[in-house]
Amino acid sequence: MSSEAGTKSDRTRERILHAAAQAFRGSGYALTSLRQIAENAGMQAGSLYYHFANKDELVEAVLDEGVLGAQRAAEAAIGDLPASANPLEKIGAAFRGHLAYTLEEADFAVATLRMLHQVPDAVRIRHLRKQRAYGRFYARLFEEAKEQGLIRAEFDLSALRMLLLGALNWSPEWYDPAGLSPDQLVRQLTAMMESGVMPPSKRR
Amino acid sequence: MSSEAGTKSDRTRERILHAAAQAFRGSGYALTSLRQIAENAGMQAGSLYYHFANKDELVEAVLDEGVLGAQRAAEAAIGDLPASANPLEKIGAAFRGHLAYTLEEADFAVATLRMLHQVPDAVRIRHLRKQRAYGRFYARLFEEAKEQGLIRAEFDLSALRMLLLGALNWSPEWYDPAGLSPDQLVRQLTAMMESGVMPPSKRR
DNA sequence: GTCTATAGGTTGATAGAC
DNA sequence: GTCTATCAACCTATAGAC
Repeated sequence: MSSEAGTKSDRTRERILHAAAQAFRGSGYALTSLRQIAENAGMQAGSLYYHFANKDELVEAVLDEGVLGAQRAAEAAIGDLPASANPLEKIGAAFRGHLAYTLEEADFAVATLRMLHQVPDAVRIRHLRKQRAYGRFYARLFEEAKEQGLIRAEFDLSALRMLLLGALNWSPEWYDPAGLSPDQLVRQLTAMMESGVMPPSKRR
Repeated sequence: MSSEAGTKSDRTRERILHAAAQAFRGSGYALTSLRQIAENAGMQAGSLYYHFANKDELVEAVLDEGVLGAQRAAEAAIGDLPASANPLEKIGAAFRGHLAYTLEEADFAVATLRMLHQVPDAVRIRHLRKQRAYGRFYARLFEEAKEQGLIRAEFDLSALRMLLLGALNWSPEWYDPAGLSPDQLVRQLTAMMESGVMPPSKRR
């Protein structure tokens, strides 16, 4: 990610990041030792310090990639839509990209969700700033949808957005690949969001 | 909870449990030391071992109370409904009780959600059994709703249930008491669930 | 760039006095 | 029932050889 770049040092750094994401995803922040990460990456614990100043810097790199990866996936999915797509369709596409990244590429995104409350305060505060930027990306889409009359006035856009993103963010906790695909899952969510679960005859 | 019972030992045990829930909520499983819990409870670390065999037994008691508390709150909210309430209304009431407990009583419920992936495997496996029992409580309500024609056939009941519970479970991560009340928040979710966000004129 | 060795700190848990 | 004292295990981080 970001750099498939040249130098050996860059490639080793990438290897360490992936090893760390996998380990953090499984055991969380505090329970994952640098020894385990180093073992996953095929080296000794002391060698990590050539690439990262300390554990905090390493975990922050994992957190940031988790959010940036989801955001890139969401924006790419919107880019694949026809230009005529309305804001609700864009939200649906963004959810599709977001969830596919979370459930399939997984390690960075899931580690990020699970570690939010374990990392040191300074790391979390900096990371939340980046996550809020991703939140504003959705906030703009919801505002456009309301302006175009696609969302009824009674809804609180901020609450709606956070509830829906929560449904997506929690899905790694229960998702079973034997059931619906990530795309089918998002379609359940967007169908409910747009028209609700009730048949037309029972709607108020 | 469960025992406001008599003996001094019982009351001390309750005090330790609350101290542990509060500490676990803030710092997670691994980063919360028994010394911190003991300090919260007004005693020394070694004294905890008179009441709990080890850290695992203590954290398991917190986890179980978190789920049982949410379930009790959900069932109580259903009990307050008129007998004529339909299954969708019961689901809404259960959500209301669940979220009020999670956002207001908080420590046990939030600690439980945040520690799921940090606790030792044996503890988590036993706990997930209790959580699945709570899941079946909702599964029955969704099935009744579908049987009564309140949910369209295209919906996957299991996916729908987990998405909606995910929206609730994630809410402690972003909830701001300065905004909507827990009840108003649930009403946003149930309004969307039942009829969707679009105005009637735009629905397909 | 990676290794080995180790310093320095914290933790869960136990033993025994009171 | 609670305290103090302590052990053994583990961790992050550093220093210096290669």
